[in-house]
Amino acid sequence: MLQLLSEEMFKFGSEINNDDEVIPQRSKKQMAIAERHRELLLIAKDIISAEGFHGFTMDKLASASGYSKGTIYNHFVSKEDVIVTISCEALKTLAQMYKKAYGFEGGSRDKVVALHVAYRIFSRLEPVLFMCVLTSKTPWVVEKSTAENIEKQNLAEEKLVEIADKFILDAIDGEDLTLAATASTDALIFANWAVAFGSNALLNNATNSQCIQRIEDPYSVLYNVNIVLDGMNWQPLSSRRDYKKVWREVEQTIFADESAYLAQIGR
Amino acid sequence: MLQLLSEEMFKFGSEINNDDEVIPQRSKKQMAIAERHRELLLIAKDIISAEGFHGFTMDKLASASGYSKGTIYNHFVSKEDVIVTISCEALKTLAQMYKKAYGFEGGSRDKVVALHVAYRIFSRLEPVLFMCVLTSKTPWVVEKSTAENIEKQNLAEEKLVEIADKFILDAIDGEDLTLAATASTDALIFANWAVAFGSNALLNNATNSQCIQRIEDPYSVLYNVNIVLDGMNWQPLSSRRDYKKVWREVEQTIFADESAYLAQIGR
DNA sequence: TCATTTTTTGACTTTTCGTCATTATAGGTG
DNA sequence: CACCTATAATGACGAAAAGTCAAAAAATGA
Repeated sequence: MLQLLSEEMFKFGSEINNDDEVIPQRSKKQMAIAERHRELLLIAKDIISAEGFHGFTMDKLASASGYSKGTIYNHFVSKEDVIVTISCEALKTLAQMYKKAYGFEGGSRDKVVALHVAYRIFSRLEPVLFMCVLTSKTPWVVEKSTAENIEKQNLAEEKLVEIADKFILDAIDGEDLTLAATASTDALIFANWAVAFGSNALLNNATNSQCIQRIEDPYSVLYNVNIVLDGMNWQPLSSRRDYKKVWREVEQTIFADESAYLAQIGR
Repeated sequence: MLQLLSEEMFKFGSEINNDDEVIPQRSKKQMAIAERHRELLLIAKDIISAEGFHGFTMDKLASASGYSKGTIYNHFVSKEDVIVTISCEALKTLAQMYKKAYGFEGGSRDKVVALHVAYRIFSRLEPVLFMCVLTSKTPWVVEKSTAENIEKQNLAEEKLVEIADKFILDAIDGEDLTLAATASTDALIFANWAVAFGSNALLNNATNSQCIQRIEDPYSVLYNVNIVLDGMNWQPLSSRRDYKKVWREVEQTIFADESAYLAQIGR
């Protein structure tokens, strides 16, 4: 089910329709290898889903895929490398969702809310992918990955930043937001990123401190987002517009399928 | 050097002077075991510092401490358990720093700035401890820890929340901050926590995306904090008070030694 | 068809985790 | 002081998984 979701809805690991990505000329063989690469990532994700990060071993990946260990190691230099690669693909998936959020009909701040809805839905719908992203920020993984792969991950993040930049520039154009002399768009993106990453990382933990459990509110991320956007003086302020309603609208329009699925599985 | 810092300045792993902690009656033998527990954590930290998370093995911990592996496993149920325990102690250390921040002479918002200075200094001064906290939010570690230890970690976090609560209540008392009908103090703490955790986690990564590298500003966390506190309408707003100056003052007064040390090693 | 390059394989080595039967020690008791 | 018991320490061992590599298989091309 989730498998299907990943493949069909999010195109996890696929590289089609990624308009701004350079697709190098490939031989038939290389195509097959690339295809298998994608396949392996999906299988790895499933193993992690079912058996946790510790249950995921290279032997299992080999036998589940039908290929030998040596072939697996032709694709990934280490087990941790698999995690980073999944994280990269996760970020690409997220980029697609951000683009969708950018298409939401509404003011510049509504669109940013849509962006945060996208991030929240992503982290709930694909907790394993989200955890791969989180884990890839951890020395345990970084230490055992190739420099190139870390660089790839940074590029994927940079893509996200580029998209986020559009939200900001639009807002400045539309005069909903003014850039203070001291702040750059990078700084504003960083603030949004930090609060989104922090909120979701803390919320997504199964075991949580009381403080977080006490909140237990589907809109807790929105509260934080509102605080940050109000702090930036991004118009209209949360006192003058009902962003809960916007949040719901986003969920029910552009992310209707995903929301329905989440409601169904009760997460 | 750092070792000395940890032991003397931060009392990492020590349980003395922790006024609100229940200290059970202990026999001489139990005292010795507790003492060794602390010792082992310090050694573990040093191994991680020197050789990374992968370089850290239970065998090394055993031989470096002079005890046998069996004894090490009397203290910790798994390698990951060591990480969680370090994270717990790290949070206790952080709690001490928060208390120090609470003693900063200034308005309620100045004190919160001091709290964030404390968090930032902690994460720079003890990157390994910070990474243990981050890593402990990761399934890789959670999956292999005992429920009790995770609970301990949550309790340590809860202590931090309690301290943070004082900052908020003081501000409400002093009428620098008003609690909206919809928001709880928990929600406000969560917002601060999320932005602090997110900002520091993203900044502390050795390898970073361009966006973050471009910022490269010692006050980047302060910007985010200002945005959040302005968004809460915590008086006085950043437009009416120079919080960079406050940040510097905090660094140069209550955290003078730590700041000097950080400046010296250039981090 | 045959030679050469590329890819795949899975047995093997190495590393490290975690266990447990055995040994040692401390503390109490007659 | 000798002895006894409970508690703790030991390190050899088994198991599991990471990662390697020489040999086999497959693809490519002349």
